[in-house]
Amino acid sequence: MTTEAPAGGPRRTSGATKAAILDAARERFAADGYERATIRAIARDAGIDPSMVMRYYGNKEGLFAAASEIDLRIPRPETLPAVGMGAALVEHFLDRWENDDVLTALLRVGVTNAAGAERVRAVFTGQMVPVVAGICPDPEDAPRRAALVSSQILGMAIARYVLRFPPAVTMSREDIVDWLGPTVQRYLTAERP
Amino acid sequence: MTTEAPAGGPRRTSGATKAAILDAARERFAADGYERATIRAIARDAGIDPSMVMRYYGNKEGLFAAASEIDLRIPRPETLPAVGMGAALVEHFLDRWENDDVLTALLRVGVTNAAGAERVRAVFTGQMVPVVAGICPDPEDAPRRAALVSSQILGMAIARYVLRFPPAVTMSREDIVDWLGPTVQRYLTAERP
DNA sequence: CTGGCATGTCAACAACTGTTGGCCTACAGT
DNA sequence: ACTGTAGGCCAACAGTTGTTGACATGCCAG
Repeated sequence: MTTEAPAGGPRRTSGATKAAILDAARERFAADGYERATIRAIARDAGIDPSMVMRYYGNKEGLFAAASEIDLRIPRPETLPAVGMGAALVEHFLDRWENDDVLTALLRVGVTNAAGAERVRAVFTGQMVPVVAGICPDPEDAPRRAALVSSQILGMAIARYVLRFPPAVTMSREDIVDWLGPTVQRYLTAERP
Repeated sequence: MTTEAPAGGPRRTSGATKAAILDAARERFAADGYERATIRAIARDAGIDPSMVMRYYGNKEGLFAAASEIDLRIPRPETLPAVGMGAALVEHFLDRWENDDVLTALLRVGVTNAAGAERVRAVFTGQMVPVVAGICPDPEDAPRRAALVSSQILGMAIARYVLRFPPAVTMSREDIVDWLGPTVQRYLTAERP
């Protein structure tokens, strides 16, 4: 997709090319993982020469860092239905996962690559923990609760979108929400068992 | 580890070498994932020439197939405490994950490699589903329940052993069992929500 | 003693990778 | 018209990878 060039730029504005590279990179990283997503393939998808990738992002690691910037967009606790927060969160993440390649890309790379794992941890600490801290009754326990919630959500994402267990793929959104919702709700708010 | 050679073999029995290769391969696949685990490194670990790997396993895919043969050793339902099956299962998998590199290897490769994913699905279908079918009240729903159970167990394994979320690593075995046990129990036996 | 087979090494191939530097070319400002 | 510069391409490098075939060597059977 070459975006429209507002009259008067050079052949293409550098920003447009950088964006095209990022798009292609996200798709490739999501589909192939870090090692098999080659710079050459990404450049081909973006319709430019591999050396341009280096010009704009320095090296492959830099490209991945840029391509894996991610915002989970977890809704603020106040906007969630008090009683069905678990279900609402599950629903949110199903949406997120189905509409954004970056989540799968980050997960794939996080599992294979040490730097990728560090990045996933940063997202977890920076975005998941704070939200859980705003929900759970004992904020000092938020990290543990966040880890539990994440384990269930990550697990379902892997089963459904990465490993593609047939029953997990076939299951309807509603079924998943109905089954996982209570689990997440319990991890968020239940007394320590 | 060169195993003892019963008097009268050639320099080394082929079985011993094959086993040494498998050990090294499991370790490397677990540590590095499929792409970065090179045949050369595996051969070096096993103390032999890379070409021997090809001789015995044909190619890298064949080596991985052999190295990722896995038995989850899920206990038969009859031997489980009727009331705490969920907790017992969680405990079993924690043990399994901590004592066998192959699980991590299979998971890592399953997430990056299409053939690896197929293999994980086979293990799931062949070993998880039957056990769940022997436990849950409605056997025709076993695949779905098995997927749910797997999602939670896989998710915790990834958070704790692969991504190493600090809270998931710090958590004690007992805490994990206490939190996940009821979840798994519900996935196994609860009425459909 | 001699042959044959199993176990193993060595060196090389062809493909592919990330990365680099030099060159081209169209546009904007003068 | 001229030139500087930003956007882009080309060709090549150096390293690594999976994989292959030719060759060495120890052991047992005859």
